[in-house]
Amino acid sequence: MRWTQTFIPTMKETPEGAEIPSHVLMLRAGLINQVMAGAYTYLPLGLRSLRKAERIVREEMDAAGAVELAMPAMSPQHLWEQTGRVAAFGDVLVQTTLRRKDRKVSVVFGPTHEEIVTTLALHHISSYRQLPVILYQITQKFRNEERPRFGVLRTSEFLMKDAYSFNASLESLNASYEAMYAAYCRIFERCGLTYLAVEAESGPIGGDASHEFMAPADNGEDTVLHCPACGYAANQEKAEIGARDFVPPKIPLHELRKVDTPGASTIEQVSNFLKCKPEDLIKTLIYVADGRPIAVLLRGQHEANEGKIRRAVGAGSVELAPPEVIEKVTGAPVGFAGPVGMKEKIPLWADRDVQKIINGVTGANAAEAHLTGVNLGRDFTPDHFADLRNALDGDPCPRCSSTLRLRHAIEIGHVFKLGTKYTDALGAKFLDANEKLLPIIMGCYGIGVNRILAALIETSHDENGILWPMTLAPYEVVVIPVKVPDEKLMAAAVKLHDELAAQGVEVLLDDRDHRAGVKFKDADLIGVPLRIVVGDRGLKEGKLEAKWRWEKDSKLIDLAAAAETIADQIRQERLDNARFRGRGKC
RNA sequence: CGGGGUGUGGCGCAGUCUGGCUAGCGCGUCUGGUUUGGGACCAGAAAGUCGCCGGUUCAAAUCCGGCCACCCCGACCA
Repeated sequence: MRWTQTFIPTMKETPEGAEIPSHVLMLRAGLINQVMAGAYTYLPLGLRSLRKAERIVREEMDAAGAVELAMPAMSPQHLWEQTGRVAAFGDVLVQTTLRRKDRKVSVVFGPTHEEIVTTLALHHISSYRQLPVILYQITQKFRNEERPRFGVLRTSEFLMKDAYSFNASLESLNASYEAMYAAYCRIFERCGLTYLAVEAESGPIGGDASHEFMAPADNGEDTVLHCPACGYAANQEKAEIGARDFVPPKIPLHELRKVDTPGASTIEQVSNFLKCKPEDLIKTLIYVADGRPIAVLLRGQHEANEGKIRRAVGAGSVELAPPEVIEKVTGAPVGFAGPVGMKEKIPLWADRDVQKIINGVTGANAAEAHLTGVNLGRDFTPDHFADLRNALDGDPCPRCSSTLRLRHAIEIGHVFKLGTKYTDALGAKFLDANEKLLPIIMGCYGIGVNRILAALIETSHDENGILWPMTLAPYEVVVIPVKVPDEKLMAAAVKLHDELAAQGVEVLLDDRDHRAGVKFKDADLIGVPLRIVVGDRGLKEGKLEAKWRWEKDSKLIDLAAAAETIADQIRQERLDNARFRGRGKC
């Protein structure tokens, strides 16, 4: 392809509003163009990379035994009502009404396709002999994100690979899950991404029923905890905290005192007012668990983890209590709850770290007042201790004796054992070998294809532009004739281009009549892995100059065998991204 | 949905507080010339309803009111 024939609108300056590297570079390199908040046109270069990611996903899905189909973006709203997901998605669901003569049809633009694929199973799967089967598609999904942001990372329309397994037994589900998990590892590997498979909230099945594939990146919206020593990794919702050994220091216990704290109700206000540290405060949160109030005690600097609370309490639902419940239970306005002298006797659940607080500070269950010198055992005794808070950087690993590291990450994939949620709701059953009618067991497996590109750029760029791995690069080689008006030089460049193309190499010929510097800058910006410079200096000696985007120095190659040499190197790099992976280490 | 910010040729910005000549600058684009290995130089040119609507005024990019769009932080995220 000649540069002058295609459409690559690069920009020297960063458009207003783009902040994170992937967004800035995708715009500057002419990969995408914004249409509105959360909607982008993929320009020729961006589309080429997107298609490459898509192709890798497709190849690995096929290799893992999944079969491709294509479901429509539009589906009838009643399907989504049957599964309760019109309410569950709320405003995120894109809905519209179609007029068809005198009728009106309510339709949903699919944010995902469980309802549709399960209905398909309902129609066509009735016997265990048809199972297992894994169906997948790679299609546009629609979600009305309340706040689209970070360029292509969070948009209202995006390309997603969604796969669904239909299984007759849990063992079969586990096998499908393992197959998808392994395929995901190969996909992200081939895309040149560094990733973690982290444990995530597992829903109805429990156990190891859900993993998120995360690309660690400073600008990621998700938070994961990772133990470099043993490899334990989980998202912050799920991450357990290991044993916290604690020897109580031998310091004298203060007397319990009630002090006025006018206007101070938050942790920050109270610790400022009383000149103590947040970790000395016993944060007391009133939750309603399955309709009953409970108190959750945490150290001041910690955040409650509602999932952990729900599991510890064994409740179906847990939410922060409304003000009137808090006032009724504590006898005080919101902000002054404490475990000592609460008006009503409700279960006290304490996070394990509360045991470390000596001479603590807590709400007095009275307006504008706190207690100081509060001590566990003497002044209050929790009914239960449990792990109730979000894990933090430096917390003990739950699997080994090391400590957890907190990292931000971009979620690029998710595998999930769904169970029978949708087959129950829609009545998709099969007859097993014993002639018993059972709901089909499902798994679902998603990959955000656009996010593969964003995550790659986010973690693979330098001050000049993108560093693509060969497997995702929009073009594999860029040939730059240094002087376009020089006919001999140009002829050599065209010949190389044609020979490379004939060998199946994706080659871009920068035939623009610009100064060399301009073309070098653009080549770096769009990140083509291999750059071949055709210049008069080298040409005199029958040489071309080859430079890998991520390496510092260029090498001379013989003009005579150039196409062969380059094609061989490209083919090798396509296989394993080995040079790319070694970037920066030479 | 709460808080903050921005809107001026294709892109990045100045001008707005303190109303007043023909609305500037850099990049890009076009023409001619000189150049040609890391975003060249000279000369010239095209390109703007100053986000939209209304108001105040002799006069509005500038002041007032309303609306819209975009961005950032937070909340939310099957």
